Amino acid sequence: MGRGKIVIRKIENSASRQVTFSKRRKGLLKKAKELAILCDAEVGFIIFSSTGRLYDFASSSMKSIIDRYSRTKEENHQVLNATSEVMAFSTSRCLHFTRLIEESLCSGWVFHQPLLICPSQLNHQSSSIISLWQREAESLREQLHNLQENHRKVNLIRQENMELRKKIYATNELNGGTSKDTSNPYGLSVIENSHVDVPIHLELCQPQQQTDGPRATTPKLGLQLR
Amino acid sequence: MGRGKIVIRKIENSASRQVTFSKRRKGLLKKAKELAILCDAEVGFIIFSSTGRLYDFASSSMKSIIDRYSRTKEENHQVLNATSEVMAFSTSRCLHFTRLIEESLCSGWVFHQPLLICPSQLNHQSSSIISLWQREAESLREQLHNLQENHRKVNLIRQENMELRKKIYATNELNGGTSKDTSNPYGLSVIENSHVDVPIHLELCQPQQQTDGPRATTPKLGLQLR
DNA sequence: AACTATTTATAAGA
DNA sequence: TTCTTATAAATAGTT
Repeated sequence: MGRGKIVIRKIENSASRQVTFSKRRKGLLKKAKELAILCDAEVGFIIFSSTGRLYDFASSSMKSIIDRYSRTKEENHQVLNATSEVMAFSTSRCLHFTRLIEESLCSGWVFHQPLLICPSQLNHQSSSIISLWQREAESLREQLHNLQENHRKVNLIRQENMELRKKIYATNELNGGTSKDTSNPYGLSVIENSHVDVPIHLELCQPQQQTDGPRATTPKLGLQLR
Repeated sequence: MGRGKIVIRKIENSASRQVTFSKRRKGLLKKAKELAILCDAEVGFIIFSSTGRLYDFASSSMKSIIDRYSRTKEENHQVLNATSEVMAFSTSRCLHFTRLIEESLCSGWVFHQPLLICPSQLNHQSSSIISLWQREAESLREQLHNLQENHRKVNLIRQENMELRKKIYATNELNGGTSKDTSNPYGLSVIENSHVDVPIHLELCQPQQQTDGPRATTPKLGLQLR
C-alpha cells in the first residue's frame, strides 16, 4: 500500500528503515487499539526497535496481560509481580505458598514441621532467598544442639550448687551454729529462683523429643525443599 | 477500508464481532511479522479474544521479549522465572540480589550487618518469604536477649558454686579434717571444667557489644528492608 | 468462505 | 521529521 509494492525483507538503508519503522509502528498501534475496542479483546504488544528502543501498547495493563498470558500458557514458571491489578491473578498460588510457610512457622523461632515446597512453584529469586534461609537454619540447628547440651550442664551445676548448700547447712547444724547464712545462704536465693528459660522454649516446640539423645533433640528448622 | 466506513466502538453483534476479530487479528499478525522483518525489530503481541482465547505472536520468543520488556521498563516489579532461556537475561539482577544477601550473611547464624534490600528489586513471592524470614529473625532477637540474660545468671550461679566450695573447704580446714572431698570436692570438677559455650558464640558474632546494656547487646538478625 | 467496493495504510518523493 | 499523494493492502458489508 504505497507508491510501489515492496518485498518483505530487512530494509538495509538505516534511514528509510527508521522511517518505515515509525510509520508502521504507528499503524500497528492504531490497528491494535481498534481490535481491542471493536472486538472487546485484551491486546498487548511490545516492540523493540533495531536501536533497542521500547514501544508498547496494552488495552488494559501490560502487567495483567503478561500475567494472564503466563497463566494461560500454564508453563511451570510463574510471572509474579507486586502490582495490585495483577494480584488478583497471582494471589491464589502466592497465598497458597504463603499459607504453607505460615502454617509451618512456629509462633516462636522453631518450625514444628519441616516445610515442603515444590521448587517449581518458586521463581529464581525466591529460591535464592530460601536457600539462604536454609543455610541460616542449618547453622541454627548446630547452635540449638549446643544450647541443649549446655542446658544439661547448667542443671548439673545448679544441682551441685544445691548439694553444696545442703552440705554447708549440714556442717553448720553439726557445729550447732545458727549463722546468718542459714536463712538466706550466701545471699544467692534470688539467683536460685531465677529462671533459665532458654530450654523452656525448646521444650515447648519439641516436647516429645526432650528425652531422646542429645542429637535427636535438635528441632527441625527452616524450610525443606523436595 | 471496506464497503463502508465504520466507527470504532464495540461491535455488539456477536457473530460479526467474531468475524471482524478473525479478520483483523490475521491482519495484525501479518503487519507485526512485516514490521519485525522489514525493520529488524523484536515484536511480540498477545491477544485475548472476548471469549478468552489466546492468540500470540513473537518474532523471537515471548519469554525473552517479556523479560526484556520487564528489564527495560525497570518498574518496581521483576518478571523472573526459572526457564533456562530466560535465565540469561534475569541472571544479572538476580545474582546482584543473591550476592547482596550472601555478603551480609555471617558464617554463623547472625548477620554481622543488617541487609539492605530495596523492595523494588523483589517480586511478590520473594517479599512474602523475606517477611516470614524477618518474623523468624524478630523472634530470634527475643530469644537471644534471653540467652544473654541467662548467660549472666549462669555465671552468677557458677560464681556462687565456687564460693560455696571455698566455704566448705574453709570449714573442713577449720575442723582440721582431711575429707576425701578436698581433693575433688563432691566429684563435680568435671562439670566445673566443662564449657558453657552458648555465650561464646554470641560473643564471636558481636564482640564489641558484649559490655553494653542487656537490650543493646541483642545482635542484628535477618534482613532489613528500606 | 469468497467477493469486491471502499477505506485505510504507507512507499516514495518533496 | 512531516506532508503529500499515488498506490498497495486491508477489510466491511454482501453473497
